Amino acid sequence: MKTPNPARRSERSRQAILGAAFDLVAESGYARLTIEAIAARAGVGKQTIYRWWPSKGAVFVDAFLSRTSDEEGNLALPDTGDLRADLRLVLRAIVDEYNDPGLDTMSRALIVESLNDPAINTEITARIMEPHLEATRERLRGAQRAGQVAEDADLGVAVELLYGPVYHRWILRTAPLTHEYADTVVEFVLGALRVTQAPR
Amino acid sequence: MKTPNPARRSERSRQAILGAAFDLVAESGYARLTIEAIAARAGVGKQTIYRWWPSKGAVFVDAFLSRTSDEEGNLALPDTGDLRADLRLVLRAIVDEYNDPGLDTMSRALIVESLNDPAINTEITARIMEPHLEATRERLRGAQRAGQVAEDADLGVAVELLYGPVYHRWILRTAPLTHEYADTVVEFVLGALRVTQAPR
Amino acid sequence: MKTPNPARRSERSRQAILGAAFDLVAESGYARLTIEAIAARAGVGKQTIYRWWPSKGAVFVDAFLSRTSDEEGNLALPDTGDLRADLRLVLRAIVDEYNDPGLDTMSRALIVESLNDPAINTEITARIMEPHLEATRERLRGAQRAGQVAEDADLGVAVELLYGPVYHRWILRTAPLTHEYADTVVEFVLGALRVTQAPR
Amino acid sequence: MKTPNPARRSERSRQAILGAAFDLVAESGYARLTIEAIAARAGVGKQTIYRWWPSKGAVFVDAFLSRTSDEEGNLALPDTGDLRADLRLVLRAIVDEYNDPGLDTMSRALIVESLNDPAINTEITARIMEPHLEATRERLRGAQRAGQVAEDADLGVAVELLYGPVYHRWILRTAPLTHEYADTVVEFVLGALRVTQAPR
DNA sequence: AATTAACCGAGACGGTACGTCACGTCTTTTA
DNA sequence: TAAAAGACGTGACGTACCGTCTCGGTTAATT
Repeated sequence: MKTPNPARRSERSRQAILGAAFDLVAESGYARLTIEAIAARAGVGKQTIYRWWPSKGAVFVDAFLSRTSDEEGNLALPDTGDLRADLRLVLRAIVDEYNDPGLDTMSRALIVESLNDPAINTEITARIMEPHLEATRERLRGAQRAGQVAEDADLGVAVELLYGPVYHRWILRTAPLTHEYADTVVEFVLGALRVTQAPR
Repeated sequence: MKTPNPARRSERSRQAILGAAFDLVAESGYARLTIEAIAARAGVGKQTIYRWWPSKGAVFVDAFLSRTSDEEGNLALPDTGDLRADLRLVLRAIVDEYNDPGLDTMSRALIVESLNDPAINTEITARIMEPHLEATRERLRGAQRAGQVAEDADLGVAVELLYGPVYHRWILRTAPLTHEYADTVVEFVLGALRVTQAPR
Repeated sequence: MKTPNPARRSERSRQAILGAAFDLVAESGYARLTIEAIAARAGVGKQTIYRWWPSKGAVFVDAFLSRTSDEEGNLALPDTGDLRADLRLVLRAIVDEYNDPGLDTMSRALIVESLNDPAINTEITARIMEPHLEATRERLRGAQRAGQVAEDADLGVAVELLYGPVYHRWILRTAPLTHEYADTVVEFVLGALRVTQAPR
Repeated sequence: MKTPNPARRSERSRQAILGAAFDLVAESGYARLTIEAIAARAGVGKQTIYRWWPSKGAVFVDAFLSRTSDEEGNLALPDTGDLRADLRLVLRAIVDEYNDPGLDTMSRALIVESLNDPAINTEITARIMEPHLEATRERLRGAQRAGQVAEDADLGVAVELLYGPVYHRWILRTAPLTHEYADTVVEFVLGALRVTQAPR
């Protein structure tokens, strides 16, 4: 097993592969994605894919990231000073994303790969979820500094309190994801953050 | 397309198939589960599987349920009158389940199938998740009647506030799932439930 | 590795595979023959070929035999009493076969496979060459009984003396294979066998 | 299409390639010989092979010749005056060569390439077989001049009568190649040539 | 009790995709 | 500017499973 030399890598092929993978998932869903189809669509040999990616899932994660990373330059949450308004805004936006059929399909595919492959799980968490969570934590930190949030509140858990319910409902489809729902979650979270002490 | 007659179904084969499916997932993971392997292990013709189940995922869901349904007769949460203690108990139990390698593997497999196949999603939600959520909702309703929880609190969302964060952390593996973490979430939820008013 | 059950074998597929293999060699030569092409042309899954034949060469040998075995019912050489005439006839016929482009291609392919694969060599020798050599030996035995051939002549070597030169020239293409050449070889062989009759 | 300049050719690479090709065939047989393996073993770029040889077979023929040409400076047959003895000597030597596993493998590989590729067939015939046949023809010519062989005997065919049977038996493996067999063939040939000397 | 329909095990079949190998071409870097 | 190194598009390999389709051979339930 040789390790290929990245300096000699064909950028043209890389782009074509990522583009083909992304488009194929958009058209037929992730379950029907095959390496052969990616190679055919990209006009590329299968070996070129196997040379640079360890699995189909890894290709797709890369494809997803290269398509979405452009816009996500600024992950920072708005800080209008009104925490309630800012959180509503971001949670409603997330609800909208999950309600977009295209993004919904992609995101579910990402979760599936993440569940099947620890390496991909690590990458997705690090490159997609963590930055997002950190941006939200940062916003809460600001509110904490402004005295709007209890000083001893664990903000790492707080962001999960915010996103977890939406995530849970999205994956399990237990009920529709609406703006109203987002607002309700925000109210609960705001209530939780005003708690100043935890026994024991 | 014939519809087979359930009366003539071989119970022996049904058991063998479910057992084989369960064991194979336990041994090699859900991703490596194949119909052929189930049939071979169960000493059964492939057609017998295709006759009674629409997909590999459906077999596995059945297998999972038939193995776990024994114990789950009593889903009701304890009601000691101490809501904090009761919620901690149940959330710590869930954390323990997710930390059990066997159950972890099975549960992730269930989620994967659920994400890939709407029919299975419906079944899993209805047969596994909903009963559990409802039991928790029932416990909160009791607390609400006892005046420990704000009267206007949306308990459907409240249970998601409780389980969502754990679920989020479990799937994404953003951080370890500990009893301490469970307790922290419970504190937040208790704080949220004491909020008596929601603006707008 | 399971051994398949010949009773369940599809005769239709077998025929289609042999036909496709034969036609493909006739069209493009043996070097360009592939299992994939045979499967595609025969409308058959590749596995069906791998299930019943150990190699591409084995398929081709079978194909060749099933196409030629019809005519070869009577391998016996003519016995007009005139050994010279009979041997000329058979050696000229062989020269004609080697000069037929189709048969030439097929026969060279057979030799190549025979050289590469001992199992195929055994089969070709036993099923194609030996019967032919034996028929010729039988004719010489008759002549020996009739006193036209020296009593102590080793007829097994004699038939090689007859066919070997033609074979040598055919494979190495050292010179053209003509009827005249065949006749010359026959004369030498008759001389070697101490046959005293005058030529022409 | 550039024609490379032979003056700039690397002698070191040429030697390494021929050596690698020869050794690889000796180790694993001709069927498993690949250009990639030759290049790797020789520490040479694949292009260097493609630049100077038209095919894998051509490399091997060159490799074979460069390994064997050293010894074959003198192809001339012995001429002791005793034709029987001289022919026995040369035919027994050939039988010995075919019975040597290494030479057997190489020679079969040569025949395979010769059958597959007319260009190689021409080269092998001209550079290996023809010189040998001509040397034998020359010996027979001497015998003819000495009155030991019929004046009108076609010596071109006569040498095929000598080598053809051995060749036939070697390729088809119809029976073992022994010295006794060689002697028997010689006797037949001497008979065919009307040589009158008594055997032994 | 004999008949008959179904389910059953077994596994061959036409397919699709896998991941690998080697081909012959092409490009970059080194000497 | 040939040579080494090796990435590339291509195509075939042999394997794993898919879901469908016969085959006998048990079972039931019906005659």
